[in-house]
Amino acid sequence: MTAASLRARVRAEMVEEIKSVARRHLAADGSNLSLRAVARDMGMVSSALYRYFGSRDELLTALITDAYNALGDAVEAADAALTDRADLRGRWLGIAHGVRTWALDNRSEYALIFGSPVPGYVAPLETSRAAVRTPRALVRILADGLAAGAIRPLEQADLPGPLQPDLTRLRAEEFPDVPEALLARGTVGWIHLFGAVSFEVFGQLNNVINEREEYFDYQMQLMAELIGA
Amino acid sequence: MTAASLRARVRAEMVEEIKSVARRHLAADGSNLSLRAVARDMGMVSSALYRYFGSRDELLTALITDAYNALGDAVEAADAALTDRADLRGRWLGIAHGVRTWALDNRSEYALIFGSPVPGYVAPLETSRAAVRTPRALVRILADGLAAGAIRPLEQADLPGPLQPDLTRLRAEEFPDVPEALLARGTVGWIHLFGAVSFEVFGQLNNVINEREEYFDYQMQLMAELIGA
DNA sequence: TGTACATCAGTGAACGCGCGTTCACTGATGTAC
DNA sequence: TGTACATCAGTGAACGCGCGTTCACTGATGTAC
Repeated sequence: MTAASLRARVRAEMVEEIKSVARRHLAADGSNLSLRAVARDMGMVSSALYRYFGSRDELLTALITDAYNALGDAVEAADAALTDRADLRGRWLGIAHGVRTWALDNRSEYALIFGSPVPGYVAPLETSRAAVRTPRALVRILADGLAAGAIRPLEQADLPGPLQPDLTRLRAEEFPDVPEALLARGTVGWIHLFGAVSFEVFGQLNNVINEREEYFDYQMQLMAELIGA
Repeated sequence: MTAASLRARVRAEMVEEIKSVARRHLAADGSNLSLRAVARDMGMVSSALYRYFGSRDELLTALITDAYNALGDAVEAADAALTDRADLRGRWLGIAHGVRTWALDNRSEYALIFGSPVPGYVAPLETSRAAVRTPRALVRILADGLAAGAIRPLEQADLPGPLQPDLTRLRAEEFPDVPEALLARGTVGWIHLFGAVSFEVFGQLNNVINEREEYFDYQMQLMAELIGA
Protein backbone atom coordinates (compact mmCIF):
# COMPACT_ATOMS: atom_id res chain seq x y z
CA MET A 1 0.00 0.00 0.00
CA THR A 2 2.52 2.62 1.11
CA ALA A 3 5.42 3.25 -1.16
CA ALA A 4 7.74 1.33 1.14
CA SER A 5 5.69 -1.77 0.97
CA LEU A 6 5.51 -1.48 -2.78
CA ARG A 7 9.28 -1.53 -2.99
CA ALA A 8 9.28 -4.56 -0.72
CA ARG A 9 6.69 -6.25 -2.89
CA VAL A 10 8.63 -5.67 -6.07
CA ARG A 11 11.71 -6.98 -4.34
CA ALA A 12 9.92 -10.15 -3.28
CA GLU A 13 8.67 -10.68 -6.82
CA MET A 14 12.19 -10.23 -8.09
CA VAL A 15 13.49 -12.85 -5.68
CA GLU A 16 10.81 -15.24 -6.86
CA GLU A 17 11.63 -14.67 -10.48
CA ILE A 18 15.33 -15.22 -9.93
CA LYS A 19 14.58 -18.51 -8.22
CA SER A 20 12.20 -19.51 -10.95
CA VAL A 21 14.75 -18.84 -13.69
CA ALA A 22 17.37 -20.66 -11.62
CA ARG A 23 15.07 -23.67 -11.39
CA ARG A 24 14.84 -23.76 -15.17
CA HIS A 25 18.62 -23.76 -15.39
CA LEU A 26 18.85 -26.49 -12.81
CA ALA A 27 16.76 -28.65 -15.09
CA ALA A 28 19.17 -28.17 -17.97
CA ASP A 29 22.52 -28.20 -16.20
CA GLY A 30 22.08 -30.16 -13.02
CA SER A 31 23.51 -28.60 -9.91
CA ASN A 32 26.13 -26.66 -11.90
CA LEU A 33 24.04 -23.57 -11.49
CA SER A 34 25.56 -20.46 -13.06
CA LEU A 35 24.68 -17.06 -11.67
CA ARG A 36 25.78 -15.37 -14.87
CA ALA A 37 23.50 -17.56 -16.95
CA VAL A 38 20.57 -16.77 -14.68
CA ALA A 39 21.29 -13.05 -14.88
CA ARG A 40 21.61 -13.25 -18.66
CA ASP A 41 18.22 -14.91 -18.90
CA MET A 42 16.69 -12.15 -16.85
CA GLY A 43 18.23 -9.46 -19.01
CA MET A 44 20.37 -8.07 -16.27
CA VAL A 45 24.01 -7.87 -15.46
CA SER A 46 25.36 -10.66 -13.26
CA SER A 47 26.40 -8.37 -10.44
CA ALA A 48 22.79 -7.22 -10.04
CA LEU A 49 21.91 -10.61 -8.56
CA TYR A 50 24.04 -9.75 -5.56
CA ARG A 51 21.37 -7.29 -4.49
CA TYR A 52 19.15 -10.31 -3.87
CA PHE A 53 21.46 -13.15 -2.93
CA GLY A 54 24.78 -12.78 -1.20
CA SER A 55 26.35 -15.59 -3.16
CA ARG A 56 25.71 -18.58 -5.36
CA ASP A 57 25.48 -20.80 -2.31
CA GLU A 58 22.82 -18.59 -0.80
CA LEU A 59 20.72 -18.97 -3.93
CA LEU A 60 21.23 -22.73 -3.86
CA THR A 61 20.13 -22.85 -0.26
CA ALA A 62 16.96 -20.97 -1.12
CA LEU A 63 16.24 -23.41 -3.94
CA ILE A 64 16.80 -26.39 -1.67
CA THR A 65 14.56 -25.04 1.05
CA ASP A 66 11.90 -24.23 -1.54
CA ALA A 67 12.14 -27.73 -2.94
CA TYR A 68 11.66 -29.35 0.44
CA ASN A 69 8.70 -27.11 1.09
CA ALA A 70 7.14 -27.74 -2.31
CA LEU A 71 7.46 -31.45 -1.67
CA GLY A 72 6.01 -30.95 1.80
CA ASP A 73 3.05 -29.06 0.32
CA ALA A 74 2.43 -31.83 -2.20
CA VAL A 75 2.59 -34.47 0.49
CA GLU A 76 0.28 -32.68 2.87
CA ALA A 77 -2.18 -31.96 0.09
CA ALA A 78 -2.16 -35.61 -0.95
CA ASP A 79 -2.85 -36.69 2.60
CA ALA A 80 -5.59 -34.14 3.10
CA ALA A 81 -7.28 -35.21 -0.14
CA LEU A 82 -8.46 -38.44 1.40
CA THR A 83 -11.59 -37.76 3.41
CA ASP A 84 -11.71 -41.17 5.06
CA ARG A 85 -9.02 -40.59 7.66
CA ALA A 86 -9.31 -44.18 8.85
CA ASP A 87 -8.18 -45.55 5.50
CA LEU A 88 -4.56 -45.76 6.50
CA ARG A 89 -3.41 -47.69 3.47
CA GLY A 90 -5.15 -45.22 1.21
CA ARG A 91 -3.42 -42.34 2.93
CA TRP A 92 -0.03 -44.04 2.65
CA LEU A 93 -0.57 -44.72 -1.03
CA GLY A 94 -1.81 -41.20 -1.57
CA ILE A 95 1.28 -39.68 -0.03
CA ALA A 96 3.58 -42.08 -1.84
CA HIS A 97 2.04 -41.30 -5.22
CA GLY A 98 2.11 -37.65 -4.29
CA VAL A 99 5.85 -37.80 -3.73
CA ARG A 100 6.37 -39.67 -6.98
CA THR A 101 4.27 -37.27 -9.00
CA TRP A 102 5.99 -34.25 -7.55
CA ALA A 103 9.40 -35.78 -8.21
CA LEU A 104 8.57 -36.57 -11.83
CA ASP A 105 7.18 -33.09 -12.37
CA ASN A 106 10.19 -31.48 -10.73
CA ARG A 107 13.07 -33.77 -11.52
CA SER A 108 15.84 -31.27 -11.09
CA GLU A 109 14.57 -30.07 -7.75
CA TYR A 110 14.16 -33.64 -6.65
CA ALA A 111 17.74 -34.35 -7.69
CA LEU A 112 18.84 -31.28 -5.78
CA ILE A 113 17.55 -32.61 -2.50
CA PHE A 114 17.82 -36.39 -2.93
CA GLY A 115 20.60 -36.82 -5.46
CA SER A 116 24.32 -36.84 -4.95
CA PRO A 117 25.34 -33.94 -2.75
CA VAL A 118 26.51 -30.77 -4.53
CA PRO A 119 30.31 -30.78 -4.20
CA GLY A 120 31.55 -28.14 -1.82
CA TYR A 121 28.09 -27.17 -0.70
CA VAL A 122 27.03 -27.67 2.89
CA ALA A 123 23.32 -27.39 3.59
CA PRO A 124 22.65 -25.15 6.55
CA LEU A 125 20.48 -26.44 9.38
CA GLU A 126 17.57 -24.28 8.27
CA THR A 127 16.83 -26.69 5.43
CA SER A 128 16.14 -29.58 7.77
CA ARG A 129 13.06 -27.89 9.19
CA ALA A 130 11.57 -28.07 5.72
CA ALA A 131 12.89 -31.55 5.12
CA VAL A 132 11.08 -33.07 8.06
CA ARG A 133 7.61 -32.31 6.74
CA THR A 134 7.36 -35.45 4.61
CA PRO A 135 8.49 -37.89 7.32
CA ARG A 136 6.13 -36.13 9.68
CA ALA A 137 3.16 -36.76 7.41
CA LEU A 138 4.10 -40.42 7.16
CA VAL A 139 4.43 -40.84 10.89
CA ARG A 140 1.06 -39.18 11.38
CA ILE A 141 -0.50 -42.15 9.62
CA LEU A 142 1.15 -44.51 12.05
CA ALA A 143 0.05 -42.42 15.02
CA ASP A 144 -3.54 -42.27 13.78
CA GLY A 145 -3.52 -46.01 13.16
CA LEU A 146 -2.24 -46.69 16.64
CA ALA A 147 -4.80 -44.40 18.23
CA ALA A 148 -7.60 -46.13 16.33
CA GLY A 149 -6.26 -49.57 17.18
CA ALA A 150 -5.82 -50.38 13.51
CA ILE A 151 -2.07 -50.83 13.80
CA ARG A 152 -0.55 -52.98 16.50
CA PRO A 153 2.56 -51.55 18.10
CA LEU A 154 5.29 -54.10 17.46
CA GLU A 155 6.98 -55.89 20.28
CA GLN A 156 10.09 -54.32 21.61
CA ALA A 157 12.02 -57.42 20.51
CA ASP A 158 11.41 -56.47 16.92
CA LEU A 159 13.95 -53.69 17.24
CA PRO A 160 17.61 -54.75 17.44
CA GLY A 161 19.20 -53.52 20.67
CA PRO A 162 21.90 -51.35 19.09
CA LEU A 163 19.24 -49.32 17.31
CA GLN A 164 17.35 -48.51 20.49
CA PRO A 165 19.24 -45.27 21.29
CA ASP A 166 18.76 -43.85 17.80
CA LEU A 167 15.06 -44.57 17.82
CA THR A 168 14.61 -43.31 21.36
CA ARG A 169 16.21 -40.02 20.41
CA LEU A 170 14.20 -39.81 17.20
CA ARG A 171 10.99 -40.42 19.09
CA ALA A 172 11.83 -37.88 21.76
CA GLU A 173 12.82 -35.18 19.29
CA GLU A 174 10.19 -35.54 16.61
CA PHE A 175 7.69 -38.35 16.89
CA PRO A 176 6.53 -38.89 20.47
CA ASP A 177 3.31 -40.65 19.48
CA VAL A 178 4.85 -43.77 17.99
CA PRO A 179 6.79 -46.42 19.91
CA GLU A 180 10.34 -47.15 18.79
CA ALA A 181 9.87 -50.52 17.15
CA LEU A 182 7.02 -49.33 14.97
CA LEU A 183 8.86 -46.11 14.20
CA ALA A 184 11.79 -48.15 12.92
CA ARG A 185 9.50 -50.07 10.61
CA GLY A 186 8.09 -46.81 9.42
CA THR A 187 11.51 -45.54 8.42
CA VAL A 188 11.88 -48.60 6.21
CA GLY A 189 8.79 -47.52 4.29
CA TRP A 190 10.16 -44.01 4.10
CA ILE A 191 13.46 -45.21 2.69
CA HIS A 192 11.81 -47.52 0.21
CA LEU A 193 9.52 -44.77 -0.98
CA PHE A 194 12.42 -42.51 -1.83
CA GLY A 195 14.54 -45.37 -3.08
CA ALA A 196 11.87 -46.30 -5.58
CA VAL A 197 11.33 -42.71 -6.69
CA SER A 198 15.06 -42.10 -7.04
CA PHE A 199 15.51 -45.22 -9.14
CA GLU A 200 12.82 -44.03 -11.50
CA VAL A 201 13.85 -40.37 -11.62
CA PHE A 202 17.54 -41.15 -12.00
CA GLY A 203 16.94 -43.54 -14.88
CA GLN A 204 17.79 -46.80 -13.16
CA LEU A 205 14.55 -48.37 -14.39
CA ASN A 206 15.27 -47.66 -18.03
CA ASN A 207 15.05 -50.86 -20.04
CA VAL A 208 13.92 -52.64 -16.90
CA ILE A 209 10.36 -51.63 -16.06
CA ASN A 210 8.09 -49.68 -18.36
CA GLU A 211 4.85 -49.69 -16.39
CA ARG A 212 6.29 -47.28 -13.91
CA GLU A 213 3.21 -46.20 -12.02
CA GLU A 214 1.84 -49.72 -11.62
CA TYR A 215 5.23 -50.94 -10.49
CA PHE A 216 5.51 -48.15 -7.98
CA ASP A 217 2.08 -48.93 -6.62
CA TYR A 218 2.97 -52.61 -6.34
CA GLN A 219 5.99 -51.74 -4.24
CA MET A 220 4.11 -49.38 -1.99
CA GLN A 221 1.43 -52.01 -1.38
CA LEU A 222 4.12 -54.44 -0.27
CA MET A 223 5.53 -51.79 2.04
CA ALA A 224 2.12 -51.19 3.53
CA GLU A 225 1.95 -54.85 4.44
CA LEU A 226 5.45 -54.86 5.84
CA ILE A 227 4.69 -51.96 8.15
CA GLY A 228 1.09 -52.64 9.02
CA ALA A 229 1.50 -56.33 9.78
CA MET B 1 58.25 -59.05 -24.20
CA THR B 2 58.76 -57.67 -27.69
CA ALA B 3 59.27 -53.98 -27.94
CA ALA B 4 55.79 -53.53 -29.36
CA SER B 5 54.10 -55.18 -26.43
CA LEU B 6 56.16 -53.09 -24.03
CA ARG B 7 54.83 -49.94 -25.61
CA ALA B 8 51.35 -51.40 -25.30
CA ARG B 9 51.93 -52.26 -21.67
CA VAL B 10 53.15 -48.79 -20.81
CA ARG B 11 50.15 -47.39 -22.58
CA ALA B 12 47.78 -49.57 -20.57
CA GLU B 13 49.46 -48.49 -17.35
CA MET B 14 49.09 -44.89 -18.41
CA VAL B 15 45.39 -45.36 -19.03
CA GLU B 16 45.01 -46.90 -15.59
CA GLU B 17 46.84 -44.06 -13.93
CA ILE B 18 44.77 -41.44 -15.68
CA LYS B 19 41.61 -43.16 -14.47
CA SER B 20 42.98 -43.48 -11.00
CA VAL B 21 43.83 -39.79 -10.78
CA ALA B 22 40.43 -38.96 -12.26
CA ARG B 23 38.77 -41.03 -9.55
CA ARG B 24 40.53 -38.97 -6.91
CA HIS B 25 39.23 -35.81 -8.52
CA LEU B 26 35.76 -37.22 -8.69
CA ALA B 27 35.86 -37.62 -4.93
CA ALA B 28 36.68 -33.95 -4.46
CA ASP B 29 34.55 -32.31 -7.14
CA GLY B 30 31.67 -34.63 -7.84
CA SER B 31 30.97 -35.28 -11.46
CA ASN B 32 32.45 -31.94 -12.54
CA LEU B 33 35.53 -33.76 -13.70
CA SER B 34 38.19 -31.51 -15.21
CA LEU B 35 40.62 -32.95 -17.74
CA ARG B 36 43.04 -30.12 -17.16
CA ALA B 37 43.12 -30.79 -13.43
CA VAL B 38 43.78 -34.46 -14.03
CA ALA B 39 46.60 -33.65 -16.44
CA ARG B 40 48.07 -31.16 -13.98
CA ASP B 41 48.12 -33.81 -11.27
CA MET B 42 49.94 -36.16 -13.56
CA GLY B 43 52.52 -33.55 -14.44
CA MET B 44 51.58 -33.41 -18.05
CA VAL B 45 50.00 -30.96 -20.37
CA SER B 46 46.25 -31.24 -20.82
CA SER B 47 46.39 -32.00 -24.51
CA ALA B 48 48.46 -35.11 -23.81
CA LEU B 49 45.38 -36.81 -22.36
CA TYR B 50 43.89 -36.84 -25.83
CA ARG B 51 46.39 -39.56 -26.75
CA TYR B 52 44.47 -41.80 -24.34
CA PHE B 53 40.89 -40.61 -24.35
CA GLY B 54 39.14 -38.94 -27.22
CA SER B 55 37.19 -36.60 -24.99
CA ARG B 56 36.08 -35.93 -21.47
CA ASP B 57 32.94 -38.00 -22.03
CA GLU B 58 35.02 -40.95 -23.11
CA LEU B 59 36.96 -40.79 -19.86
CA LEU B 60 33.71 -40.53 -17.90
CA THR B 61 32.34 -43.58 -19.67
CA ALA B 62 35.45 -45.56 -18.76
CA LEU B 63 35.08 -44.51 -15.13
CA ILE B 64 31.42 -45.51 -15.07
CA THR B 65 32.08 -48.90 -16.62
CA ASP B 66 34.93 -49.46 -14.18
CA ALA B 67 32.70 -48.51 -11.27
CA TYR B 68 29.99 -50.98 -12.26
CA ASN B 69 32.60 -53.67 -12.66
CA ALA B 70 34.28 -52.89 -9.35
CA LEU B 71 30.89 -53.14 -7.69
CA GLY B 72 30.22 -56.36 -9.56
CA ASP B 73 33.54 -57.76 -8.35
CA ALA B 74 32.75 -56.83 -4.77
CA VAL B 75 29.31 -58.40 -5.00
CA GLU B 76 30.51 -61.63 -6.54
CA ALA B 77 33.31 -61.89 -4.02
CA ALA B 78 30.87 -61.37 -1.17
CA ASP B 79 28.61 -64.09 -2.49
CA ALA B 80 31.47 -66.49 -3.08
CA ALA B 81 32.76 -65.92 0.44
CA LEU B 82 29.91 -67.90 1.94
CA THR B 83 30.71 -71.59 1.68
CA ASP B 84 27.26 -72.76 2.71
CA ARG B 85 25.49 -72.16 -0.59
CA ALA B 86 22.18 -73.21 0.92
CA ASP B 87 22.22 -70.34 3.41
CA LEU B 88 20.19 -68.05 1.21
CA ARG B 89 19.62 -65.38 3.80
CA GLY B 90 23.31 -65.34 4.60
CA ARG B 91 24.16 -64.89 0.94
CA TRP B 92 21.66 -62.07 0.57
CA LEU B 93 23.02 -60.30 3.63
CA GLY B 94 26.56 -60.88 2.43
CA ILE B 95 25.88 -59.29 -0.92
CA ALA B 96 23.94 -56.43 0.63
CA HIS B 97 26.71 -55.60 3.07
CA GLY B 98 29.19 -56.00 0.25
CA VAL B 99 27.38 -53.37 -1.77
CA ARG B 100 27.20 -51.05 1.21
CA THR B 101 30.87 -51.45 2.08
CA TRP B 102 31.95 -50.87 -1.49
CA ALA B 103 29.75 -47.79 -1.72
CA LEU B 104 31.11 -46.29 1.49
CA ASP B 105 34.68 -46.96 0.39
CA ASN B 106 34.06 -45.51 -3.06
CA ARG B 107 31.49 -42.80 -2.49
CA SER B 108 32.26 -40.77 -5.57
CA GLU B 109 32.13 -43.76 -7.86
CA TYR B 110 28.91 -44.85 -6.25
CA ALA B 111 27.48 -41.39 -6.82
CA LEU B 112 28.62 -41.56 -10.42
CA ILE B 113 26.52 -44.61 -11.14
CA PHE B 114 23.61 -44.24 -8.72
CA GLY B 115 23.39 -40.51 -8.12
CA SER B 116 21.72 -37.83 -10.14
CA PRO B 117 22.63 -38.25 -13.81
CA VAL B 118 25.55 -36.17 -15.07
CA PRO B 119 23.97 -33.32 -17.06
CA GLY B 120 24.52 -33.66 -20.77
CA TYR B 121 26.10 -37.06 -20.47
CA VAL B 122 24.42 -40.09 -22.01
CA ALA B 123 25.70 -43.47 -20.92
CA PRO B 124 26.39 -45.72 -23.90
CA LEU B 125 24.85 -49.17 -23.96
CA GLU B 126 28.18 -50.78 -23.18
CA THR B 127 27.85 -49.74 -19.53
CA SER B 128 24.72 -51.78 -19.00
CA ARG B 129 26.56 -55.04 -19.51
CA ALA B 130 28.61 -54.18 -16.45
CA ALA B 131 25.58 -52.85 -14.59
CA VAL B 132 23.68 -56.10 -14.73
CA ARG B 133 26.22 -58.07 -12.70
CA THR B 134 24.80 -57.08 -9.32
CA PRO B 135 21.15 -57.88 -10.15
CA ARG B 136 22.35 -61.13 -11.63
CA ALA B 137 24.04 -62.16 -8.39
CA LEU B 138 20.88 -61.38 -6.47
CA VAL B 139 18.66 -63.37 -8.79
CA ARG B 140 21.05 -66.31 -8.54
CA ILE B 141 20.08 -66.57 -4.89
CA LEU B 142 16.43 -66.80 -5.82
CA ALA B 143 17.13 -69.38 -8.48
CA ASP B 144 19.19 -71.51 -6.10
CA GLY B 145 16.50 -71.23 -3.46
CA LEU B 146 13.85 -72.31 -5.92
CA ALA B 147 15.91 -75.25 -7.13
CA ALA B 148 16.47 -76.40 -3.56
CA GLY B 149 12.81 -75.93 -2.68
CA ALA B 150 13.72 -73.40 0.00
CA ILE B 151 11.79 -70.60 -1.66
CA ARG B 152 8.24 -71.08 -2.82
CA PRO B 153 7.44 -69.51 -6.16
CA LEU B 154 4.69 -66.99 -5.49
CA GLU B 155 1.29 -67.41 -7.01
CA GLN B 156 0.74 -65.69 -10.29
CA ALA B 157 -1.96 -63.60 -8.62
CA ASP B 158 0.71 -61.89 -6.56
CA LEU B 159 1.81 -59.95 -9.61
CA PRO B 160 -0.52 -57.18 -10.83
CA GLY B 161 -1.62 -57.81 -14.39
CA PRO B 162 -0.19 -54.65 -15.94
CA LEU B 163 3.28 -55.64 -14.76
CA GLN B 164 3.15 -59.02 -16.43
CA PRO B 165 4.65 -57.92 -19.77
CA ASP B 166 7.60 -56.16 -18.14
CA LEU B 167 8.40 -59.13 -15.99
CA THR B 168 7.95 -61.58 -18.84
CA ARG B 169 10.41 -59.64 -20.93
CA LEU B 170 12.86 -59.32 -18.05
CA ARG B 171 12.69 -63.03 -17.42
CA ALA B 172 13.16 -63.89 -21.07
CA GLU B 173 16.09 -61.52 -21.54
CA GLU B 174 18.05 -62.02 -18.37
CA PHE B 175 16.63 -64.28 -15.71
CA PRO B 176 14.97 -67.38 -17.17
CA ASP B 177 15.25 -69.40 -13.96
CA VAL B 178 12.87 -67.37 -11.84
CA PRO B 179 9.11 -67.06 -12.40
CA GLU B 180 7.71 -63.59 -12.87
CA ALA B 181 5.94 -63.07 -9.57
CA LEU B 182 9.01 -63.99 -7.55
CA LEU B 183 11.23 -61.96 -9.82
CA ALA B 184 9.08 -58.92 -9.14
CA ARG B 185 9.49 -59.41 -5.41
CA GLY B 186 13.19 -59.72 -5.97
CA THR B 187 13.36 -56.35 -7.66
CA VAL B 188 11.83 -54.84 -4.56
CA GLY B 189 14.74 -56.10 -2.51
CA TRP B 190 17.12 -54.81 -5.13
CA ILE B 191 15.58 -51.37 -5.03
CA HIS B 192 15.51 -51.25 -1.27
CA LEU B 193 19.13 -52.29 -1.08
CA PHE B 194 20.23 -49.39 -3.24
CA GLY B 195 17.73 -47.04 -1.70
CA ALA B 196 19.17 -47.70 1.73
CA VAL B 197 22.76 -47.36 0.54
CA SER B 198 21.99 -44.14 -1.32
CA PHE B 199 20.30 -42.62 1.71
CA GLU B 200 23.37 -43.32 3.77
CA VAL B 201 25.96 -42.32 1.18
CA PHE B 202 24.12 -39.15 0.18
CA GLY B 203 23.79 -37.99 3.75
CA GLN B 204 20.05 -38.43 4.20
CA LEU B 205 20.59 -40.33 7.46
CA ASN B 206 22.59 -37.55 9.06
CA ASN B 207 21.04 -36.61 12.39
CA VAL B 208 18.58 -39.45 11.94
CA ILE B 209 20.35 -42.77 12.45
CA ASN B 210 23.85 -43.14 13.83
CA GLU B 211 24.15 -46.91 14.07
CA ARG B 212 24.38 -47.19 10.32
CA GLU B 213 25.54 -50.74 9.91
CA GLU B 214 23.05 -52.19 12.39
CA TYR B 215 20.27 -50.19 10.81
CA PHE B 216 21.22 -51.40 7.36
CA ASP B 217 21.27 -54.99 8.55
CA TYR B 218 17.85 -54.54 10.16
CA GLN B 219 16.43 -53.37 6.86
CA MET B 220 17.97 -56.16 4.85
CA GLN B 221 16.60 -58.73 7.29
CA LEU B 222 13.13 -57.33 6.77
CA MET B 223 13.60 -57.50 3.01
CA ALA B 224 14.71 -61.11 3.28
CA GLU B 225 11.41 -61.89 4.98
CA LEU B 226 9.43 -59.95 2.43
CA ILE B 227 10.96 -61.83 -0.47
CA GLY B 228 11.35 -65.25 1.05
CA ALA B 229 7.90 -65.49 2.59
C1' DT C 1 3.30 20.63 0.21
C1' DG C 2 8.32 21.07 -0.67
C1' DT C 3 12.93 20.12 -0.10
C1' DA C 4 17.27 17.74 1.45
C1' DC C 5 18.97 13.54 2.27
C1' DA C 6 19.28 8.43 2.52
C1' DT C 7 18.35 4.14 0.59
C1' DC C 8 18.25 1.05 -2.93
C1' DA C 9 18.48 -1.41 -7.78
C1' DG C 10 21.02 -1.93 -11.46
C1' DT C 11 25.33 -0.89 -14.48
C1' DG C 12 29.73 -1.85 -16.53
C1' DA C 13 34.36 -2.70 -16.06
C1' DA C 14 37.66 -5.38 -14.05
C1' DC C 15 40.23 -9.22 -11.39
C1' DG C 16 41.82 -13.64 -11.56
C1' DC C 17 40.70 -17.71 -12.52
C1' DG C 18 38.88 -21.92 -14.87
C1' DC C 19 37.62 -25.03 -18.90
C1' DG C 20 37.70 -28.58 -23.47
C1' DT C 21 39.71 -29.06 -27.64
C1' DT C 22 42.80 -28.32 -31.84
C1' DC C 23 47.12 -28.07 -34.08
C1' DA C 24 51.78 -27.96 -35.72
C1' DC C 25 55.85 -29.46 -33.61
C1' DT C 26 59.82 -32.39 -31.53
C1' DG C 27 62.12 -36.42 -30.20
C1' DA C 28 62.05 -40.94 -28.90
C1' DT C 29 60.78 -45.71 -29.86
C1' DG C 30 59.54 -49.48 -33.01
C1' DT C 31 59.46 -51.74 -37.82
C1' DA C 32 60.90 -53.34 -42.42
C1' DC C 33 64.27 -54.26 -45.50
C1' DT D 1 73.66 -55.78 -38.04
C1' DG D 2 72.55 -51.13 -40.00
C1' DT D 3 69.81 -47.84 -41.92
C1' DA D 4 65.52 -45.37 -43.55
C1' DC D 5 61.12 -44.69 -42.48
C1' DA D 6 56.72 -44.80 -39.76
C1' DT D 7 54.49 -44.59 -35.51
C1' DC D 8 53.61 -42.70 -31.30
C1' DA D 9 53.72 -39.74 -26.73
C1' DG D 10 54.06 -35.55 -25.18
C1' DT D 11 54.72 -30.25 -25.76
C1' DG D 12 53.27 -25.52 -25.86
C1' DA D 13 50.63 -22.07 -27.78
C1' DA D 14 46.34 -20.72 -29.06
C1' DC D 15 41.04 -20.34 -29.72
C1' DG D 16 36.98 -19.11 -27.72
C1' DC D 17 34.57 -19.57 -24.16
C1' DG D 18 32.92 -19.81 -19.26
C1' DC D 19 32.73 -18.55 -14.21
C1' DG D 20 31.94 -15.89 -9.12
C1' DT D 21 32.73 -11.82 -7.00
C1' DT D 22 34.12 -6.82 -6.08
C1' DC D 23 33.73 -2.00 -6.74
C1' DA D 24 32.84 2.73 -7.88
C1' DC D 25 29.13 4.69 -10.26
C1' DT D 26 24.35 6.55 -11.72
C1' DG D 27 19.66 7.48 -11.28
C1' DA D 28 15.43 6.48 -9.42
C1' DT D 29 12.46 5.86 -5.39
C1' DG D 30 11.35 6.53 -0.49
C1' DT D 31 11.75 9.17 4.11
C1' DA D 32 12.03 12.93 7.49
C1' DC D 33 11.40 17.42 8.57
